[in-house]
Amino acid sequence: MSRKSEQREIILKTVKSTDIHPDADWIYQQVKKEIPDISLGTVYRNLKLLAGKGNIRQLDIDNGPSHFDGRTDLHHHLKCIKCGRIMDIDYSLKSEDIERIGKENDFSVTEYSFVFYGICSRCIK
Amino acid sequence: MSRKSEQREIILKTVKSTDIHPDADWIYQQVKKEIPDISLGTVYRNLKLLAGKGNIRQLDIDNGPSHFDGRTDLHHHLKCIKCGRIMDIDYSLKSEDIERIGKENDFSVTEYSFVFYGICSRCIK
DNA sequence: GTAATTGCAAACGGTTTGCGATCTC
DNA sequence: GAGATCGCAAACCGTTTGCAATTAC
Repeated sequence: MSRKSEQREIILKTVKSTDIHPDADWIYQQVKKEIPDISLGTVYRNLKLLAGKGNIRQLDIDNGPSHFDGRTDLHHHLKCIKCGRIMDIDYSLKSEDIERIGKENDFSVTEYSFVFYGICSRCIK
Repeated sequence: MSRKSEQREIILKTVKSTDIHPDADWIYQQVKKEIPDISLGTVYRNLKLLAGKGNIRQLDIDNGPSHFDGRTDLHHHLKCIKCGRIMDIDYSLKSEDIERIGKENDFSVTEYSFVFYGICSRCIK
């Protein structure tokens, strides 16, 4: 199965160490400081593997590159339309609401992902 | 500003005519039936222009190509994780909830987009 | 020793863009 | 006739993949 590699460990540590929801290239730049000859392909391969195992989450908000989230518990996101910053939000629906939404639409809901757009506190000033 | 063109009119009509949330290539194939020598570039250019004007909406759910939505009123989406189908859902939050979420996070919410994942009625059988 | 993982570079898919020709106003 | 739009093709960007060498177990 999945062996251990220094590359993967440092990639995981890097994603977990920040809440800025970085993209692959940012992670690549960070990891390069510790492993100068790591390749971007390795970063992509490991991000995919880690997301598949549930160690990190992949966020696809709008177009552009995917972002990665070290938090894997149920939460959602705010995105500032001015600066592009993505922030965590601890909002969730009541399970009875989820159930009702499923029933009303003849759909079995297993997950949900909310994105709120607007202006963040830094940009509003 | 923006002049009228047959290409743009037919692209708009095509997006409005369906609820399957097609991607650019599907729209291209449809429009080609009416304008055989239209180019894919023209389709992309017009989809972007129409989305910018608010005549259609661009959906970026997961990775992969953008999807386009002829509905521009407030609504959200269900995505079947088996067949990939994207469906409309007429769910919305109470404005007091939106306001509370904004206050709690020091963020001025202007829009929000929800995606529910799960199994659709066709796939559950 | 076997198979997972790597760095490298080429390829991929979706989208954008520069161009000269053609339309719309 | 000015400038928006077109078709075409090349370029772009984020991501994936084939390969031979290396590493973990």
